[in-house]
Formats: sequence, structure tokens, C-alpha cells
Amino acid sequence: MKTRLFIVDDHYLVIEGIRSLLQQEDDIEWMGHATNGESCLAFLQNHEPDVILMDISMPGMSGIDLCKMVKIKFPGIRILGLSTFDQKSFVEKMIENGASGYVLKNAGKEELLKAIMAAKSFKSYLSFDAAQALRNPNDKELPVLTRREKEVLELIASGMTNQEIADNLFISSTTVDTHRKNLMLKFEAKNVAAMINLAGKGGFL
Amino acid sequence: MKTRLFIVDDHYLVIEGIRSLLQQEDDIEWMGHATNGESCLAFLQNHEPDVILMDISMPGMSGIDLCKMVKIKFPGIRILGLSTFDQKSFVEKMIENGASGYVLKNAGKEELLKAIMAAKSFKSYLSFDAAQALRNPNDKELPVLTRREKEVLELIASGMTNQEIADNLFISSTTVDTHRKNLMLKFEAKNVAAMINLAGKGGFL
DNA sequence: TAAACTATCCTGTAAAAACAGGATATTTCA
DNA sequence: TGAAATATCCTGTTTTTACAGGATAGTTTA
Repeated sequence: MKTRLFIVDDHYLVIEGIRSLLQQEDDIEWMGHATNGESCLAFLQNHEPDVILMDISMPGMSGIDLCKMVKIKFPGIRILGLSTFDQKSFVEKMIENGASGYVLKNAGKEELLKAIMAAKSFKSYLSFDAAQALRNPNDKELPVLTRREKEVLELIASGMTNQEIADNLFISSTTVDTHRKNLMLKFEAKNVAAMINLAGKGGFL
Repeated sequence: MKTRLFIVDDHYLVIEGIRSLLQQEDDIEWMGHATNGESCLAFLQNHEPDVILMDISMPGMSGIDLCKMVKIKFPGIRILGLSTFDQKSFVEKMIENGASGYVLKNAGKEELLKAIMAAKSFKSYLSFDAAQALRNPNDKELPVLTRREKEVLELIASGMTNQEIADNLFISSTTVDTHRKNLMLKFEAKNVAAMINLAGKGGFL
């Protein structure tokens, strides 16, 4: 039986490229594509692919969130993360959210096929660099932030002072300061500069 | 006569995808690919393609720098920027450095072909979003930083205080402060947090 | 070559963040 | 339900940045 494949990626050229690449494969049935999380969920109302190839960085809903939602609503669908980033935390988040594997965009066709076939038969597959990233203890985990902390973080990054943030959120400036302290603890950063840098690289901004 | 095409991109899947996509096109001759700037320059020692498709974000030499170098050494080669970023400053930099056009990865096959054909006949082509970006006055230009300013910027982002940076670079802390002031002026940022955020998004970190 | 840019250094003040060490409601979830 | 997590608030002190307003020597480049 053919593997029914669906792909979610905001880069149309990547979609067309992969489609063209897999067209000659007889055991893969191309079901279609979406360029964002919302259309993907809409598609799944009426169709059930075996495997979804999912970019993790997309405008709007991230692949990480999308993966979680799809897995809750449709536990039978296998998901493969497809990304340019080999950051440990991203790979981990996808696996935690139920993905069957993770393939980097600098992998080759063979690796992609291997991952799809593994997913199809309920096995998991990590591309070399992704597995490497997981093994790397230097690469710190991304901290888990609360909703409020994320709000404060973004306002800090926008250049506001504690007082301005306080006015903006209708809370006391000392509360903002507490959130700031907790953010720095979670990021293990010495000062804002380091924190904003880490937050940016971690995809929070 | 066929258009001899070469591609530079650090994502192998993108290369294979585009190759597969353009394989059926009779008027395009696929010359090969490189996954970084250095290999591209090495290839050009012995070969001369008509058009190079060039990713702008690559490990090591950026597409922007590579474009400049290729254009100096081989003015006859036309270069097309190929990227996920539709930031005004990136598009501008590529055009300034002699690129014939700029195509976003969320463009379709048709657009890519149009751009290649335009470049082939010494015309220029911008994909819709790239042209849109150029017209957008909100999107600020990236500041031009001196070598020293870049050094200081990175040390600030790493979490060092002015005194620590001073010790690191063997200069006075007041000098570091001056660089800091100039950096903030150039980024038009109110404080470090905003500056690091902008610097990160602008690709300086 | 003269103007523009770059890198270096200085003094001083005001504002903000970092650090320490609390407290208390409310929500979440096992 | 009861512990854990979250969000809120407070008083201090010390360190660091932000801002103002300089100066000087070397290096590019038009």
C-alpha cells in the first residue's frame, strides 16, 4: 500500500522541489500541501494522510505547536519535522510533541525517503545532524516560559523600560522586575543583552 | 542556446528539489551545485555558468559577500539571490553587489523560471515579495558597522559589561562606551535590549 | 590634499537594571 | 484537595547603562 504524504511548509519552492523529487517514487502518494498550520488542520478535517512532513518555522502557528495539535486530534498520523535548524531544543520539542522523526533540509533524498518509510511503519528516524544535536550537551535546553513572561520578554526586546512595561500591562514596575529576574534565571543570562540574544536565537522573538 | 545554471545553497534538499523541478526544462543546462561559497569559487575556476542561483544565508561566506566576489572576478556571470528572507536590506545589498534579481523561496516554479530567463538575457527580475519589500519604507535599512563596532556588539550580546569588553579588547572602558553609544545611534535603539533584538534580526549575531 | 570616517580617550550626572530577600493571592493540575 | 506553579507586590543597595558634551590621532577616499 502506498504511503499517503502531506507536506506543510511556507516555502513554495521547497514544496514543489520535494514533490518533484518524490514523484518518481511508486510507493508514495502525494496528497497535497499547505503553507501554514491553519490550512493543514482544515485539510485534515476531510483527509487522513499517513505521514505529514512539517516545517517547524512558519509564520503564524509554528510547526512545534501544529505537531502537538495534530497528534492530539489525529494520533494515527505520523509527523516528520523538516527544518533548517539543528538546534537540540527544536528537535526535542518535536519529539516530545509526538513527531516520529526529524530531517534537516541539508539531508539528501535518500535520508528523506528513509525517514518517510520509517514513519510509515511506526518507527522513528532522526537525520544525522539532528541525532548529533541531541547528543550535544553544550547546546542548552530552551527554558519554559509562562505566558506573562513571554509578554514581558517581548516588551523588553522592544526597548521598553520596566516602568513602561508596567504601564502597558497595568501591573506594578516591581512585578515587571520580578518577571525580568525570573527570565534571566531561566535563560541563565548575566544581563539583558545576553538574554535577548539567547531569546532571539531560541525563537522567542 | 541553453542557459547554463549553477546553484549555491547549503540545503541539499533545496538543491535536489530545484534540480528535479528544472530537469524537464529543455533550455536549462544543470551545471552542478555547491553548498558553500568557497566551493562555488573553486568551481568557477574551470567553469563559467550563465546564471548562478545563490542562497544568501549560508554558513561561512554569506551570499551577499559571495555575490560581490563573483561579480568582481567574473562580471559576465548573472546572479540571482534565492532566499527565505524578504528583508529590504538583504534585497538591496544583493542588488548593490551586482545581482540580477532576487527570488523568494515561497515563489513558485514559474517565477523562478521567469527570473532565470530574465537574468540570461541580461535583464533583472525581482519576485513579487522582494519588490514589495523594496517599496516598504517602514523596513529600516541595516546600519553599516565598522569592524570594531561589530566586535563590541558581539561581546555585548555575549553578556559582557563595558569593563569586561574593555579588558578583552585591551582598550579603555570609556572607549567601549563610545562604541556602544554609536551602535545605539546606528540602530536607532533606545537601549541594549532593543539593539540586540534588532541586531539579531538583522543577522549581525 | 582636505574632508570624512574611525578609533581612541576623558568627566560627570541621571536613570535604569541587577542583586538580595522577602510576602501573598490565585491558578493549575496530579 | 493540597502541593506546585504563577503572578502579583514590597524595600533596600550596588552596579551598570544612558545621556551630555567634549578631545585627539590615525586612516580612508573623493
